Amino acid sequence: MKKAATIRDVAARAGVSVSVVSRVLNDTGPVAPAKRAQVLEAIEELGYRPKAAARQLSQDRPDTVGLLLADLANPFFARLADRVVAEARSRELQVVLMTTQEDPHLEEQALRTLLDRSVGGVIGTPTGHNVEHWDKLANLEMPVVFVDRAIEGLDQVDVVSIENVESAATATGHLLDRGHRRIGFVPGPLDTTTGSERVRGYERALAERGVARDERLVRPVPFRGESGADVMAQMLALDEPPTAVVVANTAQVRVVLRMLAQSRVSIPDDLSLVVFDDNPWTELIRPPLTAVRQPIDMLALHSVDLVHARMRQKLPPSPRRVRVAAEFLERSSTAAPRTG
Amino acid sequence: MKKAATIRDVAARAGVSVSVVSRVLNDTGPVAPAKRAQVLEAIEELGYRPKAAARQLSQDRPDTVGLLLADLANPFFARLADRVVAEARSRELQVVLMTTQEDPHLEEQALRTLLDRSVGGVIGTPTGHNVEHWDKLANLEMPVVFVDRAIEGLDQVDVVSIENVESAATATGHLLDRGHRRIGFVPGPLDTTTGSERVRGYERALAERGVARDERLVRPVPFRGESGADVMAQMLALDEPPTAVVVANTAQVRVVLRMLAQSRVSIPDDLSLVVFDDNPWTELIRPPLTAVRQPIDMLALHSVDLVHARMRQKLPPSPRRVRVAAEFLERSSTAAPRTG
DNA sequence: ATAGCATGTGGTAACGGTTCCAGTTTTGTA
DNA sequence: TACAAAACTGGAACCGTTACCACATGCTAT
Repeated sequence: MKKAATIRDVAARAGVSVSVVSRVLNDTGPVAPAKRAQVLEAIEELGYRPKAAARQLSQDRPDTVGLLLADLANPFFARLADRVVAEARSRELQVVLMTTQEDPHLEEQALRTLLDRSVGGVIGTPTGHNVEHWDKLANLEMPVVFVDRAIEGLDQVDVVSIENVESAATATGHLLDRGHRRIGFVPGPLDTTTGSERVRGYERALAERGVARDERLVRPVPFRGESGADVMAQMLALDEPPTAVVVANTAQVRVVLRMLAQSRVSIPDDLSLVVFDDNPWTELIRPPLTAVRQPIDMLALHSVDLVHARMRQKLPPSPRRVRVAAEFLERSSTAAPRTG
Repeated sequence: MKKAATIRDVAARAGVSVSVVSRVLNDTGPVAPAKRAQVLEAIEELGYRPKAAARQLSQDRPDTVGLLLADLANPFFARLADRVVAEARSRELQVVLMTTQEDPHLEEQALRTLLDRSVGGVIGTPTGHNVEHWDKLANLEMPVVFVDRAIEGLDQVDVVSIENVESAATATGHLLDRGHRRIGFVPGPLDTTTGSERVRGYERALAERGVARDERLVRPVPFRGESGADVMAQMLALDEPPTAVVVANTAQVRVVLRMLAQSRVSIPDDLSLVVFDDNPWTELIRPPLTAVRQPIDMLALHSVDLVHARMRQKLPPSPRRVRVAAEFLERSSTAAPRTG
């Protein structure tokens, strides 16, 4: 790279000291109008841009946040990233992006990198492992915000998520109200909050209607891989198979749909289906899917807000839990169970 | 943030000079085994991590690349980002992510930020505008790689893309071979290479079979917005409407599909359809779509390879153009035209 | 023995900004 | 007209690294 102009070059050209240039740049302290004009002109002529690294070194206020997501190939995280980047821009924050691919080892590696304080805060979707590493980060007083999911046993970190219990209860209730009694539930791993909380919502809905719970109908599966298909197959092979299923594991929705299509299970005739997370393709599928829509823009907004505020120490130290409501969208993949 | 240990703290604790610590860290220059061990121990005990900004300031070799994408809500770019991040990690590069939302103004803003040399190179999908800003970047000798699309009149930058002409010709030829004579073509803007090159491929296929070209059947639309739907409606309203359409504008595929569904156009009975870019949802749609699949992992691999090599000046200055072949996937959205 | 050379080691000047502080000018007011 | 207050300015220390250089050693080859 060509050697670019430095602040000293600008100062020399404008016939002032570097202090003046710096003050013009950051609008800190007074500068005579005439000199300001000269400085501005010099900056323009030289095409000068302050070097981010140098600035970050001297003032201890990084303008960068780390975004550690599970998997960008999943539209949910992709759209989340999109919104986070947009929100960050409006606050003049840079986003450095990393992905875990749901792999604790990759996550650890990423967390290690984050530790070099190249970022002033982190927004992330934890895999569920590496508790001690997240903890180390938080103990360095680096602002950490979990979005969508969280992990237990980690105080000090803020959490932004949807109302998982509520949403799962609504989805389950919707099916119960239509007469379903055997309802399958496929959440993510139970050591993530999205997994355990949604199961709680499912169970609450059942309890409220006095419907008995069947262990075999609740089948947590990892986000990664194809186990959603196996689990569906197992449930459908039961003596008394479910007449409806809630896929509360965003990453497995596609897998489940493909498996059902291949098995020629007709929706909603053979099976009613509610899925977690709506994405633009959901409505193009036949039949259009009844879904819980997560307000991604709100998740992004609050996450960025929180790290940003923490980075400027504008918040009391006690951790925040922001929960936003999700929207239930009834489409055509749910119906009353087939009688007989 | 808590004040973290510096290299001097480590040096003091290990009873050596900072030079030794630095040498241990970067494996530059000799260090006695005993001292190396002490240093390593001190680093461990203090949880020391070298500060990225300081490192970047002294040695002029940033370990960060900028990734400037159009729109992460588009699965194509999302998956591209996913692969780029993965490739970058294996080369120990950080990725800072920005999006243009196809808006030249946002792009300009992003380019301005990039000029502060916080990154050592850029991988991007240009909107088609801001030629002079891209140029300024390249003139700073910052490595720039365009991926997927490029813009004309910009030498000095590397380009990684699929074989656009070939792919469009194949898609068009496939339809011609099935007997279609009036084939609609919906590319992106003609000032991007994806737009103009794919039109060339379309025209070549027509010419090769001696089929006349009809202006009204080639309808470029912006990536952003919903104009894909309008344009489809216009074509279908022609006296002699097309019997097949190639949607060569990845971002508009969804819009077109929704419009066709709403208009109750039956595929492939009323209209055959080939779309550019395959994504995991394409096969879940009824009918499964015939598509041109872009080898996203290859695009990512070569892009990262190129910036990385350029950052280390491992490449002759002349710009490279890497073109990878795309795969044509015949599914069920194409058939012979209805006779009569 | 002694020059020559690899191997280790520590001191210190960059890198390019910001910020504090002490001086100098301008302005305002009695 | 005098003098304090306010506005402005530049020098220099500092942020945390790396890289260059000078200097010790211990060893080998003449």
